[in-house]
Amino acid sequence: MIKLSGYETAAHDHLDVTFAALADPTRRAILARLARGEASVMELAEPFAMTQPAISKHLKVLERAGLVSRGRDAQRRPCHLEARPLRDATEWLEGYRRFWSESFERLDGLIDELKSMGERDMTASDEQPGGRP
Amino acid sequence: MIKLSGYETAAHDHLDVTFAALADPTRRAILARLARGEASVMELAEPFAMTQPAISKHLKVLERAGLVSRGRDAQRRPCHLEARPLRDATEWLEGYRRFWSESFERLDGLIDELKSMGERDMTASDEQPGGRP
DNA sequence: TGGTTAGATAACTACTTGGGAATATAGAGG
DNA sequence: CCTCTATATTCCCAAGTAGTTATCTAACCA
Repeated sequence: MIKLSGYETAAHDHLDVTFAALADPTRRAILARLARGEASVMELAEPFAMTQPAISKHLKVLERAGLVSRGRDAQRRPCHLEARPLRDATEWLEGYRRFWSESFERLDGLIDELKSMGERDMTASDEQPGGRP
Repeated sequence: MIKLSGYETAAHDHLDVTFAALADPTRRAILARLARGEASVMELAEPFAMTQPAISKHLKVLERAGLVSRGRDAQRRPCHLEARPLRDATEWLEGYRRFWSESFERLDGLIDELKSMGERDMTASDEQPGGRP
């Protein structure tokens, strides 16, 4: 039997870098902050007991993962959230939904689930995106 | 201002280890295999150009992340998928759905989205869970 | 008992990562 | 020009990771 070396599908070969970027609490908090709108590096660094270069490094990781893009405003390099990789990651995870949701097969069950999803408490925690912009 | 050291919420403090576990293609492939049912370490190792100890290590990572649990069948230690952390990760990501889904606010849009989700092509790739059990 | 099979553990290497300190660059505004 | 501010880069270190080979343990089987 042929041993697999490249068993990644083209559709998902950036999941590595996406999930790796999401595996750090500082970076998830940065994303949560950016969900409330653009922010400069200084603004992003402010809540953390961490030096600015450390934040810059986290931003580079997020940038490589395509999760943030950056503009230019004089000396500032404002960051903003790019959700596309999050969508891809979510889609990958959705493939496993049936393993925790017994009603997955029933469409009305799905609809109920989605309704409650739409209603669910979005109260901001440091790890969750903030209120609607 | 108080610098945050523990900015993780209790609800999500295992996201670190979950996302880290998902950041490796071998481990995602193992999960996809386990989505089709229990498997022994040997069975899991077979498709990979990798030694058995390497697979054992990946399994330990997945086990620490709570993504697999293991039973005992004579010498075999069958693994099976534990989806709970996947659910938590998905829920965290769903908090960002509005950033890629313009129709997020409209419930009927959500329902449409979910319908197509239920119907969508689940053709097995190495990175996706297999067919319905 | 001994042998075989499944799996875990250990020891090692090469590479990456998250952090800090110090320094460098870039642009704004005297 | 010089200086201040925002950000990036470089160098260093400790720790973690992904893989290897070799060895150990545990359970079955003859």
